[in-house]
Amino acid sequence: MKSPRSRRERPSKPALTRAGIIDAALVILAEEGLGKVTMRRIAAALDTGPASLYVYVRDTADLHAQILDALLGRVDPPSGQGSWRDRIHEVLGSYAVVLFTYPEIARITMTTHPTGEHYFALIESLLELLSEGGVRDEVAAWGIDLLLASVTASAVEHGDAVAKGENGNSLAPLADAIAVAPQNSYPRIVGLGGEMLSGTGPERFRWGVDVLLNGLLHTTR
Amino acid sequence: MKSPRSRRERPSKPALTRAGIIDAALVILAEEGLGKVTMRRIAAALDTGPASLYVYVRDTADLHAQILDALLGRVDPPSGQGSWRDRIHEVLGSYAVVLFTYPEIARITMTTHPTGEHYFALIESLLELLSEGGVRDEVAAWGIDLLLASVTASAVEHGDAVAKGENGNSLAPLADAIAVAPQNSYPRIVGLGGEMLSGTGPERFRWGVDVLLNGLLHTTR
DNA sequence: ACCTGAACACCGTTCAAGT
DNA sequence: ACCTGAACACCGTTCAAGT
Repeated sequence: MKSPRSRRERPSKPALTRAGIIDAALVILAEEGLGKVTMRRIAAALDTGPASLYVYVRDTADLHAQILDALLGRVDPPSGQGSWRDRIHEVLGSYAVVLFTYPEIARITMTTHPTGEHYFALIESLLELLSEGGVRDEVAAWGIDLLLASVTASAVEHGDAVAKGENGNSLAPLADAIAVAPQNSYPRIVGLGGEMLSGTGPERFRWGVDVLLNGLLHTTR
Repeated sequence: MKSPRSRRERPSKPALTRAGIIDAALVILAEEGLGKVTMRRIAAALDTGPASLYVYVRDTADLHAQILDALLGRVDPPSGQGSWRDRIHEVLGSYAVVLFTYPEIARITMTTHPTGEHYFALIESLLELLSEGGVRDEVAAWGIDLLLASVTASAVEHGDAVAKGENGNSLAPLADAIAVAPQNSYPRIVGLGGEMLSGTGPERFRWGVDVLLNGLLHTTR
């Protein structure tokens, strides 16, 4: 039953490398959430002390940036099928899947501007597709930011619920508040309450992308 | 030189109330940033121990929500002058000032859906103005989210620089990365690099609102 | 009901010392 | 250069005891 491969029983200590650290971090992230992804926790998983990590990671912000970069590698490139708009939905959808799965990472994305290779590839694809769709260059240059921020915001807001299979209950506190809102002070909120809370996260996300694309097609600089 | 008003030398211990706690938190926030707004730090400012705060505050998330609510009280109502579009810019601009001043709070806004009175007033105004502008009700109901998320994202991304009077240098890391980006892999990014980094935070924010408004006028549900 | 001191179970980061 | 133990300076939160 024992592996005959090596004289060493088994390497209980995986080699301490940048990649190993990020791998360990990703496991903890997936299993216990970002709150548990601490230097001490990662070090413990790697059977060492927290000080050892500082050879490969400058500080917590750097750790987060590296985790983000690793996750961005899971975004699919566009397939080349369908209209430019379909392909934008495809690319942003793939980006959204990553962020919806790790909403806590989406939050980091807002602060830590990712600058890795995969992020560049994503932007390049989008610029290409917008140009194909007839969006002027200067408009696309600023529009990208809007598009990506919208995906991120959507993931931060609705991601938790989707990740937990909660069909969008993250809006529950808002729903409660709307139900309680005094009718005479906020007639429109009360009247549109149902509409405001309707739709699933992904549904609204997709619609939001269309609004943005239509806006870009109808706005100059 | 000494105040003759009261027998008590001076009330070195301000009364321990919910309002007092939030006030103390806001002072620390303004002077030292959100990172220093901790239970222990607030308690120290109020001359007591951290445990005492838990009568008024459930936990850190609740503390943040209460700080957010207090800041939302500083958003101006619309003046009633100008076109519906001008007034939307006015209301969102006022909201943006608060968030740009406290970008760390803007980050909280993404997670903690505010449900206070001032937030409702803001939404009610926006629904009214959109309706006046001819945006259909169901479109407005979902559009509000897009509009507010856009302001928040803008504040999170560009707020730090504006707050510190740094004329938009928060994009510096991206600029460096673009300069280093290999030309043959990312021709569009290199070509549009200057455009992508142009404009100040508020400029781009205002433009983004216009894109969104135009998109809402050209999208159905 | 409100307030407190003390404790529990954690953090990030640094640094001198080892290999 | 890499790795480590130990320490420093913090955290949030709970709880029994006081008023």
